[in-house]
Amino acid sequence: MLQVSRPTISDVARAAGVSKGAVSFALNNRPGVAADTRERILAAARELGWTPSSRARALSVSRAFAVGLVLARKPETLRADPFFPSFIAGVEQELAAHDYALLLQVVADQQREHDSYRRLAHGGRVDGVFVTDLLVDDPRIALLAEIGVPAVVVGPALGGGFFPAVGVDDKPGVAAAVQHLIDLGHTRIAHVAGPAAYVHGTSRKQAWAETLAAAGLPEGPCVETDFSAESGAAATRTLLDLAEPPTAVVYANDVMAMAGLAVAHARGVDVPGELSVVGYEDTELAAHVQPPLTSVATDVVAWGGAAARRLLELVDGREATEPDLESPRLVVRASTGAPAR
Amino acid sequence: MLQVSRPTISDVARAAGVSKGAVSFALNNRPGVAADTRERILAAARELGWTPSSRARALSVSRAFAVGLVLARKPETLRADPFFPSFIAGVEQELAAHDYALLLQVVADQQREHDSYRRLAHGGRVDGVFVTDLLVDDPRIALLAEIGVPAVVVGPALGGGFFPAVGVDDKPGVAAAVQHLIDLGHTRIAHVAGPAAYVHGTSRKQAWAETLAAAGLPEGPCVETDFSAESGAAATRTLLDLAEPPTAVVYANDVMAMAGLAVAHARGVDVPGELSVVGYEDTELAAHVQPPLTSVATDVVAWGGAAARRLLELVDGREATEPDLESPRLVVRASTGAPAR
DNA sequence: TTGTAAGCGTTATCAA
DNA sequence: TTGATAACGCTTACAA
Repeated sequence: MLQVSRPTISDVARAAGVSKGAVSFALNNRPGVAADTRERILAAARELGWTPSSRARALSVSRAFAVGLVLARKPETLRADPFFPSFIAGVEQELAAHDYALLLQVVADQQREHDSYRRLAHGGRVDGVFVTDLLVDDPRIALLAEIGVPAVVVGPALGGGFFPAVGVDDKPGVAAAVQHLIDLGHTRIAHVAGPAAYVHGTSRKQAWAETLAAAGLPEGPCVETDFSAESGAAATRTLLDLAEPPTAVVYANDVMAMAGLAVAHARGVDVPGELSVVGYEDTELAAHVQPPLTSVATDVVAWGGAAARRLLELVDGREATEPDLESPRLVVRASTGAPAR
Repeated sequence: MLQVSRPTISDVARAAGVSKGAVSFALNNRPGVAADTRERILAAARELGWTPSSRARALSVSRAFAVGLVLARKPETLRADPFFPSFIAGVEQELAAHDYALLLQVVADQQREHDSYRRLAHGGRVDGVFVTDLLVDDPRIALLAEIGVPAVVVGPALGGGFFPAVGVDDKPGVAAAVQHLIDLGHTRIAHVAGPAAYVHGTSRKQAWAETLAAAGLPEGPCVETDFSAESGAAATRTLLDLAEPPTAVVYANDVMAMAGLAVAHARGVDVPGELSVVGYEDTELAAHVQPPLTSVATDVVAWGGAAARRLLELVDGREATEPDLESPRLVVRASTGAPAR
């Protein structure tokens, strides 16, 4: 593993018979260096196998060329969530194009999350951060504003935020799901909701309630969960145990919907004959369970790309370009059907 | 967002009436600075809200204080894989304790992956890297050796590697699964394997074959897949269509096993009555499908921690401490039972 | 125990 | 169009 000391810009300058400044200019192809000199410099660089040191560059221009993503999740709940891998893939695509890197931190609780943001931004390791899993009245906003680090909230713009928000609004997707069930003839439509502390947890619930109200239907039963399969199964049992159980359930994610499917199956409740089931996320498995799961699909990769683009714009002080993210769309499969009469 | 310029070490030094060197020594609490002076310095730092610039530190000590993880996966296959979120959570725990950061890159293909490694290491953005999804005769090993960057292979030590390998061997888990089926009385045990190009794909297959051989049973049918639910479903159809279909199938991951469960269900094949099904990974959903899935569980978080520890040791030139990772264990649930006679 | 000064490898300023 | 030279903010010999 013989650490050969890498060539520096001075070595290249010497080899090309020019000054360091000239090398820097040639590399970042900026005007002020003759074409043939530039060529000679680049050749020397290639020859020596020189790559500029990002550390030196970072210090010199006071930039980290990296942005941060802090996930405050327990490993168990993180691994069941297909959102982040896709989101990160989208983020990376955009960052790579600008030679930016993604610094990822996974922390156990909110206290550590705050410490993480503080260390990252304050120590100058990142030029900006993403804020995901936005809470209702999220304390991180004030924290980041105080630190003075550019940030982008990953979620729908709900108006009046201190930081720009980039993301897909859940509401149309949930609304489409509920409307689909209404169109099929359902009148008792339940919701298995995510944690009310999260903005997306509550917004999905709201969309469900509003769509029912708009159709003049009574608000069906709603059970709050923690997004886990376990809690989805429990919620399903609770609903099926009601004196008047729902004929359809809209779940806040696919994992819970699949667990619900299994509960129904175990109890001999036919899906969709006796119970229609809708998920959210359209995970890969959704199309491959029995019956295939109707779900709401979002282009999370594009979302990640848009969020990263906005963050880089913010860091660079550039104007915001309008992200064009398509609305979530309902993917209808066999888990939904007309209610039995 | 008023970027207030942060205080520097000189500001602190001035405020405390000492030299920059003294501040540095006090901060990294090293001997050679009187207790009361140290106290005064730290107080001044606190007062000014000073945090050392990691950029300057990185340049000064020629270290990035970060390690890299490059994932060459398509977003679709990445999001279905619960391994990485858990692994990263484990890695992070260890890194955070040493004030190291994780640089994550997600790239689309192998070419870009190589470029990524090169840029990361050569530009000095990271002090070491993880190599995951090891291929049979993986070209990255030579690449990283040439670059001269410390690396840790994430996977079982298969002997004679250039870089240390840290990870859990799949074999005992698969062997336990096959043995479990043999004990139940199965004699036609199939395998739905992962891609043969991957080391873990082939090693799971080998374990299956060897366990059958050891029991004096014929090698059942084996179908190679790409780890996706889609391919798992297709493989299951292929197996069930055989003139003499297997009575049990060991899948290389849970997602495929669950898709297999659905195929069986759709065809009216009773599980476990007519077909026993075993997954690998023990995802959260495994316990909540119908019937609950027998699967092989690994402590991936601990694995991530061990890999990170080894990488930091390598970076620091410290001796390797022996990681104690527990072997994968078979979690028996209702998807496996005695074969019909 | 403390202060001084020389790096680390870039970019940026300013004469030439 | 070029080439010195000074930052950038820290660590670390080396002197005092």
